[in-house]
Amino acid sequence: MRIGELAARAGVSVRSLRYYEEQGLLTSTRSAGGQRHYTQDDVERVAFIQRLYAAGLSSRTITELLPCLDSPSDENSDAAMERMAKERDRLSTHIEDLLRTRDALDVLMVAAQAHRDARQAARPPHDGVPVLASGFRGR
Amino acid sequence: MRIGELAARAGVSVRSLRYYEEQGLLTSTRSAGGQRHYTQDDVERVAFIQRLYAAGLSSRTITELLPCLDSPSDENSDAAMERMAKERDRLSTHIEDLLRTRDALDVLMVAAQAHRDARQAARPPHDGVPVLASGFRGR
DNA sequence: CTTGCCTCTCACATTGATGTCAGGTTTTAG
DNA sequence: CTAAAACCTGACATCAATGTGAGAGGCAAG
Repeated sequence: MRIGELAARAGVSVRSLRYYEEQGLLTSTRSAGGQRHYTQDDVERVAFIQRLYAAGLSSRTITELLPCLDSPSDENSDAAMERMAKERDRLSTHIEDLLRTRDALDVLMVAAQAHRDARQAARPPHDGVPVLASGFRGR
Repeated sequence: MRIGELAARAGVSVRSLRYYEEQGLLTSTRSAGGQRHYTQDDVERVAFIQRLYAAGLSSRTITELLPCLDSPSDENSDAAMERMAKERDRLSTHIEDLLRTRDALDVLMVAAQAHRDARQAARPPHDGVPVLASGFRGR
């Protein structure tokens, strides 16, 4: 398939695909006229790349990881293992952080909802105590 | 305290603090000479801002949220509630996504480890089947 | 008062992924 | 064969948060 179709299937812009290739994340065979051709597997690969991007891995990091996945017998697999472990840890930490943030957001929403209810009970407006200073304990 | 101290306490650059103020996320009183002064609470506030940033909220979004937290009696609290709920959902989705990505990474690591073990068992090198195509089923 | 450190504003640079535009070529449908 | 649609390369634009540097001024200790 050509680049437009891959883009459509993977839900990515054509521009991005060319960028991935430029970064060494994706390869293509070229037609006689120079147009890129891809296989079905590339759809999956692009999806995976997107996933890693979403996980906060940089293009640079992904570049170091993917070659190992293509041919796991490379000598660099040791380094890649290490890097994968490191990224996994980073990801776990990040997830923890997001969970805590979501909790904090929940606290704020409960507080806001409480205020809403209070207001609905015909209290005078602008009686508010700031939510942040009292409700949130950092880190 | 002055800006340098706040920066140090919150673990943020001075530049960022000025940027937060520019974006309306943070306010300061000014000394006669024009220097910014902050209170203890601002340390906490900055930590919270950082947390929201880490959760992927844009400066724009945070700007819309924080005023509601400062004085929860504002009329905009309805809109803010809605936005908070929306961001909470987005955050949840994102967390789900990261968890799945971490799982995928685990799969890859297991595969890589298996290959490592196989190699250690004195197999010839470069026998590798690509991990990605076989092991990963997208989305 | 002077020295040194901190702060001020303004402005331009950077980074990463992507958008967009221009000018030209390939492929495909009619 | 021709026109439309898709593609090519290359370059410049964008966005958000932050870095960085210049030139000037505030503030506290000696």
